[in-house]
Amino acid sequence: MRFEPTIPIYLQVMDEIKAQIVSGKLKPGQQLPSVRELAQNIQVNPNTIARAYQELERAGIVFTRRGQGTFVREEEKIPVILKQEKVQAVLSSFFKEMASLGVSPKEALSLARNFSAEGGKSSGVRTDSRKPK
Amino acid sequence: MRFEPTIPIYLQVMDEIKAQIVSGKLKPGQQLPSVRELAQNIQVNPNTIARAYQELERAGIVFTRRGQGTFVREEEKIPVILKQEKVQAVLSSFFKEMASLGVSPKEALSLARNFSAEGGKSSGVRTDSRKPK
DNA sequence: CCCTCTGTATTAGCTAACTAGTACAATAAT
DNA sequence: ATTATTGTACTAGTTAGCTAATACAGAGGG
Repeated sequence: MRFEPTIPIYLQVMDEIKAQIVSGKLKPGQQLPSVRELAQNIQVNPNTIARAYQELERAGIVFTRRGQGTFVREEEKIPVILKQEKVQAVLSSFFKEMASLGVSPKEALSLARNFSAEGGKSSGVRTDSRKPK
Repeated sequence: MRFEPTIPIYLQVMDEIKAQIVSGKLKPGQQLPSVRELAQNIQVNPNTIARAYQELERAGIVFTRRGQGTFVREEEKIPVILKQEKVQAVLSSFFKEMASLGVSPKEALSLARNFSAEGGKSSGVRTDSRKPK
């Protein structure tokens, strides 16, 4: 596992595990590698992995039993939880980017309504549809 | 001016000034209060205001002349078209990302209304949920 | 019990971000 | 030139967040 130096390791670990759950490499009920094992694998302190597992538990994605291990939760709620999380992130960044352009949330909503009503036409202005930032 | 203790002061100052520009309290070409004056008003260090002004300049919202002051940029000099393009890009990418999560435009709008009504607090990325001592 | 697996708590050190104190530098009016 | 205004540079101290080193604690098999 290679790390982006600007992003906290425990967050990257979380993302990796989420990705494995979504892709099916980690199935509901399955045990995650122990904090020490995974820590050894990626050459990092066990506490950093523990932190990632704790946050994942807090997010409702895994559960932990002391002395036994950490496991992916059984419920199919998990995809829902993950989806909601991403949706929230998209919403947050949308309003944040709009705000950075001097557009108030109210205006942003109005623009979004127009945009969606017009089927995404860009009112004559050439649009660069690449993902910003 | 009251400050949210969890948000850097210079960011709150920036937001306040943007709001004043949008509302017309600060007009194009008009001079902003000096760093010392505003610092005195809100009981904060001049450098903190300077930081806010620098970031606003970097964002193309104001310009600064040393020894003279900081001013709101004239409308003609503000890259309005570029701003429009960016707004369109943000809108487009918003709906595209939502679609990739299986969220229809209609649902996206509804979620956005909700999100903005609730203040969008779930954007907190810096989370430390560990128990304090 | 003893050993070894699991997660957890405690503590410390490092770094980046923010803010303040102070001194410097440019502009313009006198 | 002097003076009063403006923004800026430099330095230091505080804080929050991340990671590591180490020791503690629960579960289960010999």
